[in-house]
Amino acid sequence: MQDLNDLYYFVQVVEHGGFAAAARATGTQKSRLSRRIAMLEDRIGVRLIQRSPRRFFVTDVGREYYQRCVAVLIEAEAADAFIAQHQGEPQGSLRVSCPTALISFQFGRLFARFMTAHPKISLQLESTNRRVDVIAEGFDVSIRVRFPPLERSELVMRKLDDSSQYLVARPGFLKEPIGEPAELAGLPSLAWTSATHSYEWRLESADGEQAVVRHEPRFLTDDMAALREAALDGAGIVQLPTMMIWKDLAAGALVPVLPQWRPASGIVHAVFPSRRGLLPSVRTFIDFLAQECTADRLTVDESLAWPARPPHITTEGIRRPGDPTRKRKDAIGTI
Amino acid sequence: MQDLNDLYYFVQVVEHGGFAAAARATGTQKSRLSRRIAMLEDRIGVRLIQRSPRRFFVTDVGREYYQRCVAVLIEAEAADAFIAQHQGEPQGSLRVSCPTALISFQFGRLFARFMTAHPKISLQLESTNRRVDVIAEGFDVSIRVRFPPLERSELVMRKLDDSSQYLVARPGFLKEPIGEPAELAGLPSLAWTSATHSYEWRLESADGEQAVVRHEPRFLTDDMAALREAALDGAGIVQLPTMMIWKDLAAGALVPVLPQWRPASGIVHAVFPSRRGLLPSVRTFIDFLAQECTADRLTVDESLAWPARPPHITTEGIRRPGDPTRKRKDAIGTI
DNA sequence: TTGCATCGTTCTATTGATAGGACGCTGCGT
DNA sequence: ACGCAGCGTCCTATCAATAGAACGATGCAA
Repeated sequence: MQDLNDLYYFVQVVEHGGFAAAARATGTQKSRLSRRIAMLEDRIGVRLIQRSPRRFFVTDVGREYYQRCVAVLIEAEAADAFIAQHQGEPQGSLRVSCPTALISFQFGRLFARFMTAHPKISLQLESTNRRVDVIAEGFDVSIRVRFPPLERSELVMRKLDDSSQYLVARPGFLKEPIGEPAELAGLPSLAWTSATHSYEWRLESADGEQAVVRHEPRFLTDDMAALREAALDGAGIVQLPTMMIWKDLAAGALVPVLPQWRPASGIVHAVFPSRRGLLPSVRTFIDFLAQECTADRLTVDESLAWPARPPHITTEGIRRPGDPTRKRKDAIGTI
Repeated sequence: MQDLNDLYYFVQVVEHGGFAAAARATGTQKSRLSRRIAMLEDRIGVRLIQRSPRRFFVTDVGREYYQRCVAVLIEAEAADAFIAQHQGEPQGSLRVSCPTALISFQFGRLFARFMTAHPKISLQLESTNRRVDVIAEGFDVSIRVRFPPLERSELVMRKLDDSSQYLVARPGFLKEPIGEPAELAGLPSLAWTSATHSYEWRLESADGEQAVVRHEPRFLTDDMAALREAALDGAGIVQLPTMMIWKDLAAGALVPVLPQWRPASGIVHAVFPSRRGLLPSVRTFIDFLAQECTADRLTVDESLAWPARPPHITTEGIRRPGDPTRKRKDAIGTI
């Protein structure tokens, strides 16, 4: 059988008016183009292109053959377009896990919008704060928040959002404003239950300085809404995600403690078993979440009149050797 | 870029209902088909065929994709058909050289028939006995007769005919029949002017014996028709091509001298600059000549009631090391 | 129930295509 | 007239695809 790819090469060479230009345009070696066109001409027994160094023109036969080869490529593109369109209208059922708090203040609305936008997809959502076993438990996607450095994983990961954070309390809770992290010591605090039972705030200043403050929370829970309620009632100082409390901040119901220092951000990401043969519904879901998170972040940033995080402080600032973020970027770069 | 050949493989597998059947039908290894379809599915992210040993069915997406791939192949076949049609009706002008004698007794009629069969082709024929420089003088084809071993050439060669020969004289010229080559010595002879000015008959017997007889022609010319006329007039013994004198032999106007011995045959061949990018008109012309020569030879063989040459005596019998016939055969094997 | 023929997939030694550089040629600018 | 940049082609070490065999799975006949 003939090599259909030769038709593609031929079209590229003709359209670019030469082997060198076609090679540059397509990222293909010109020796390959030269050889493949020569082989095509040998096989069909016709000179398609008259050429020598510096001279290049397509024969009459070559011109007509080119038109037919273009028709081949148009049909091939139509086949690709069909696949792309097919993938563009995904359907089926998705099993997703998501931390409870993220559902309530950020992703719940996104899931609802997704289902409105994609009537043919069903969603089975497990609201959980535990680290699910994606493969063994049969999840298509698991949404997680982790603070860098992220641990290695066999799963593929797609970053959805930065989880910028605020250290806040009710107005008036502090008898006097404080200006240094060290002044936080001994103040009442509230926190998310930690498996390690050790609690600290990791803070960064606007000019890149970092500080770590240990504290002993007077209120521990794995219910983030309860933490927010307690803070609103003046029970203490707590670190909470921007997305959860941006309206409270805008309304003045909560105020930042140590405004010149910010807690390190987490990374909200989706993990799934494999990129290969990813169902269109899963792909669409993840793309949708990434897109909506970006849009929501812009809304919040405009409302708070400053970036969700100081621009010069990024997750890269705390990257360590063996940091899986580089691998992750490689892994999802082609999605 | 994607591999367009995968579309072909996919269509073949679908149309044959399996990899093994498609492999048999197309002469392609099933491992290749298996791998290429798997790669295609990976690349487009869609399962096209659900299969396991003994179970095979095309998915809905696969069925629709198949339709589009068929469209691609239809266009590719249309491109091929265009080329074939283009080649099927050759046109243009041919410049050909041919020895004068060959024109008169063999090829003149063939050229006329060719032009009748191909109204769109013009022929520019140079009747010449000199060895033309095909490339420098701009010939498309040069027709030649040479006796083995043929010398090497940069030109591509296509054998057209064996030029079997007869050693003949007018009936009654010989007072007594002769039976051995040695008896030819001293008899009057006629010959084609040789550049080397040395004349010999190289003869072969029915049982493969070979003999060389030197002679001093009393008539030398480069006009083969004149040689024939002189022989018909009883001027002497001459070696002439079968095609030239087969009617004289059939009519008894000329008789073979030494019927048990035959001169070695020459090879009528066409030479042309290159096989690559051979114009359809040139290809058609050469094919036509080869075909007509074969047909004419059969006619002559039947008329003379014996083969133009004894079947066991061939040019291979006098092949020498470095003989270009082997290379020539390799060179033209794919035309 | 079992054995067997044939399926699709995988593996690896072999084969063929390719990348990248070298080369000769050509047209253009000086 | 000459030098040079860039062309298309060719060469070869390297890389990737393939042929062919082996393997496990499956359906059917005995």
